Amino acid sequence: MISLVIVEDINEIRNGLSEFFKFQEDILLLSAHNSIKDFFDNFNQDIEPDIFIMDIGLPGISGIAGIKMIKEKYPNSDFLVLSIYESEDKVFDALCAGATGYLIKNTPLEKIKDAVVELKNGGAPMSPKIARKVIHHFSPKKQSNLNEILTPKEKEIVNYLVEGFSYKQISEQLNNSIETIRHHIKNIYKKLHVNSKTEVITKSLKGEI
Amino acid sequence: MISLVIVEDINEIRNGLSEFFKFQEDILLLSAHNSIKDFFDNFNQDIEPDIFIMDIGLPGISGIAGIKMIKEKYPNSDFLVLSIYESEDKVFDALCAGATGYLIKNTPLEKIKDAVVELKNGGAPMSPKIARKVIHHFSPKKQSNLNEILTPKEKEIVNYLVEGFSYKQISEQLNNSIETIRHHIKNIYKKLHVNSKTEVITKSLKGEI
DNA sequence: TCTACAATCACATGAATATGGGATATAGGC
DNA sequence: GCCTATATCCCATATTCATGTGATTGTAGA
Repeated sequence: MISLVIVEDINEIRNGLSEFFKFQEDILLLSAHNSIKDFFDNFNQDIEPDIFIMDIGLPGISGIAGIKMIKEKYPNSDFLVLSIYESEDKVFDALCAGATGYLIKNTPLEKIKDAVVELKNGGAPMSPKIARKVIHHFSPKKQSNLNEILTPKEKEIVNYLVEGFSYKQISEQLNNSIETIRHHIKNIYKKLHVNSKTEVITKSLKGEI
Repeated sequence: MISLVIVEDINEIRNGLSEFFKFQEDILLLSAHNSIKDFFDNFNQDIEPDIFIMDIGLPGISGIAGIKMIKEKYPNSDFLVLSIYESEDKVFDALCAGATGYLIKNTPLEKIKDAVVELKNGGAPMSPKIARKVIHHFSPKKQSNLNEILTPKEKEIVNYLVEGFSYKQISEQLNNSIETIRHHIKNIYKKLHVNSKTEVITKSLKGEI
């Protein structure tokens, strides 16, 4: 029996979900709310809900902030986002807030039910387009031509910079003069169009090199 | 009609997949191979396959390296990994190599077929456990206690450092003396047990702050 | 032979960073 | 009142970084 809370501001959708889920025999619908505030004001039950179906675009406190707030009170609850938003920004905001599922709002009720069950069973249900955006986060970057213009030596030095080595330390590692290191670093800055170690490091850690 | 290539070293599985897919009427099975080398030696068709079903643990060239190599020749092909490996390392290696789907090897044939279709339609099919590991990559980190020991001012200064601001520039932004900025940075280093700007920046970009 | 690139090294200079010492003010707790 | 924490500011010094200038050697290709 999966205990479920719904937070959705559009009446038709919230009522449609409520009517549907209160007749599912493996689901216990605890309550439905039109805002995060309404949830905190009116949810008085002494159990930690298994799953929240959560909209993002809520009045007052957003669904993103709401996930964070609710998760502080109920750290074991899972959040299935049901949203019109398909943009990578929103998707990642929700995931970074702690959501473990994300469906687009036109998903049929039966499939939402399937997602709730999958979520409870340890999966991470996502609409196909959403899954694709999530995967895209890991795909090889196109701008790795930056990496192609650096010589092997220059790449090695970038790696040492990222690890926090000073010029002197790098020179000791590579058995070169510190002047050589400076020379290489100058070339790296020129090729990458940057002017500081920090810029090289952030580019590297962001996967742009 | 989805054009499909299978690369799988275990005979029973490869033959099972082949027998199954050659009778699917919306799938055109182009060929099946037991290694990446076999694919490159024996795939002579003049079309770019839509989808590869790819094992990771192949003899000789691994499936991961194979994805990269094949993707250079066929940049538009999609890769559905079918693997016994469930570890985050392997999953992310595959995704970073360019895979856009990942199923565990005990997935029933019908569901593999569904995944192929979903992949062709722009989704990113994943076994539930795999999706969960992928999502987990985005979840809030537990070690943010480092972030809790910094004062709001110190966090603000960390953000400026990450953005590449010099002490002088930060002092101008905050309307403080540069001495104030140095003082705060000294405290930040002490709290984070580091000795350089680089260490602060890498900790921040790695999500440890 | 010439050019381009990569790698090595040097010198000089100014700016930026890191660290040690110090001071004052405010707020809260004991 | 004392202590701690936070924030502001100062001084001094040494180290590191960034940039400009210059040089040499080796390799590859036209």
